[in-house]
Amino acid sequence: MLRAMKNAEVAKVFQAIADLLELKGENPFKIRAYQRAVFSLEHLPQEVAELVAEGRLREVPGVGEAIAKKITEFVTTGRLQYYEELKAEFPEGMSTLLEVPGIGPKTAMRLGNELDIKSLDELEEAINEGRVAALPRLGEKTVENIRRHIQALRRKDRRIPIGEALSVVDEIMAGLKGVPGLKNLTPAGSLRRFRETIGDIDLMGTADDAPTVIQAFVSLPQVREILAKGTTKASVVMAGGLQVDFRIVEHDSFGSLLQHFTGSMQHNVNLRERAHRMGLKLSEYGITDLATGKLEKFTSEADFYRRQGLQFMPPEIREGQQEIALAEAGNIPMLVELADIKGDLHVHTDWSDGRDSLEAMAQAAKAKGYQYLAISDHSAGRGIAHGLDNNRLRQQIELIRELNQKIKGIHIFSGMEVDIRADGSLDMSEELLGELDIVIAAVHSGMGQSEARMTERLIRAMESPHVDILAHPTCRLLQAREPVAADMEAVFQAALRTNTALEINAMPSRLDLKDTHVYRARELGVKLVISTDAHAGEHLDFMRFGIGVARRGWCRAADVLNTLPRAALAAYFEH
DNA sequence: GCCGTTTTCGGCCCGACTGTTTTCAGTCG
Repeated sequence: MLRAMKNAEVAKVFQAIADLLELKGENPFKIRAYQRAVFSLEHLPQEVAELVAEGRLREVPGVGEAIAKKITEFVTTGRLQYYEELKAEFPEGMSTLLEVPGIGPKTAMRLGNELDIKSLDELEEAINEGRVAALPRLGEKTVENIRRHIQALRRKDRRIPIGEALSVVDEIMAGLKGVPGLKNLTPAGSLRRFRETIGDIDLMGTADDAPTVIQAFVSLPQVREILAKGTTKASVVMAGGLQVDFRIVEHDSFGSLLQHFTGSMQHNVNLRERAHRMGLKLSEYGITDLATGKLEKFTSEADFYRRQGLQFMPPEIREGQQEIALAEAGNIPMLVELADIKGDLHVHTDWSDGRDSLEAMAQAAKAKGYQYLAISDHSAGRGIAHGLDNNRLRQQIELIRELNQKIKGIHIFSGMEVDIRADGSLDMSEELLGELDIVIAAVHSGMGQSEARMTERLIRAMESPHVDILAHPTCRLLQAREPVAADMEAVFQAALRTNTALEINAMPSRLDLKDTHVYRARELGVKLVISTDAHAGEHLDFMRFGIGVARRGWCRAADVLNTLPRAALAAYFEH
């Protein structure tokens, strides 16, 4: 039996096909069709192999008869004849030239055909020998840009976690404060849509005198390099290596600019195709009636959508999947918000590896206006600093009882983040777990287990009568540690069967479950919690990241247990 | 190659910036 093909693997092959078709100079709409399919594959909440098995491929937007057939062939046989043949038409590695910003299909083909270049190393060599600049229509400046971009690629300036991006944005926005005439300064793009990693920052605003504002932007002290600068937009590279795109329009086009610049690209394409059928043309400036040529401007995004007969769609769900059809029918759900959260269910104290005292954490939670807080220090399991053994856990339960008498305005639940051992058993006696209000189970070691073993391990832990929540289910660390191998569909089914909630861990380095998992789990009816895993009082602020992930998974407040008031939550966890 | 308020063919989002051009192709988002 063939190893189950991962969505990312399938997406990669179809992206490669799109690249090769570009080199070939194929019909641009055919290329876009492949790119659209790639986009869908990357956003699929379920494994594509399952859809193939269930014969449901055609339900995926952008997947028609031909691509469905190719996906099926690739997933079931591990090979794709069409791709092999296409690949054979070009020298190996030539499509890697497309990775260099500024090199598109036309330039890549010329470099390949006229100079026999098929790798970045060969390209750099040819540049140094002056062979590239000697080609017609490739002057000194173009060549210098290409050289710089090759070096940037080598430095691996890549996507950064959203937590880091937000702090960069705050700094830039502070720098632009007080620029005369600049209004509505807003981050847009993937940052506003709350994607877990950010490739570049999109920032926008409105002004009467755009060129002056653009000049102020490129003059910021953190700007390392100006990639492009016009009268209404500019692109720069910041000191940290992050690219920032900046765009200005007039005040009364704010709504349409925000919509345009928030994307996603696929959402905008879908929206514009639809508008076209209605005799309208959309742009960042507003909506043009194709019959009269008259431009209508919008200061609010909601009005911009309303003019098209569409309900407002929160940025987090604008990924070009089903949202426009649902907005048309008025069926966009009210998504969970930060204000819905009534408490945090996963925090650590100085009893284990946290920094602050139990009382300090309780006060920090109270200051956030929470009704409750669950203390969940580590168990004494292997490799965890200062984990609690039976005795210390008993002492902590007692202390929490006392604190609940002393501190008014917030209730503290006794809990524990108990370690799931390699075989799925729990690192704490059943008896003591039974005394806790809330039991969280999590894997902290043996993450290299096979998919079958890891899946069994997680399921066994959830089958324990005491476990209420499975924390950071895939154990990934963004850009640092791959998720464990586990059959997530089986994990979701087990969570449903055992009535175990799954955690959306809001630590910016984790975000685990991730958006597509949340989408699928919620669709199946699995209950979720959003927790910060705080190891210090200020970490309670991470909640906003978990909210972002939950919204990307289309969660309403009712899907998230810690939106329940205290009594209802306590009742829920009692059985 | 996909898709349907233009529905099984004939369309397919839209605009900004750069470089090397003297009117625009290529690239990007």
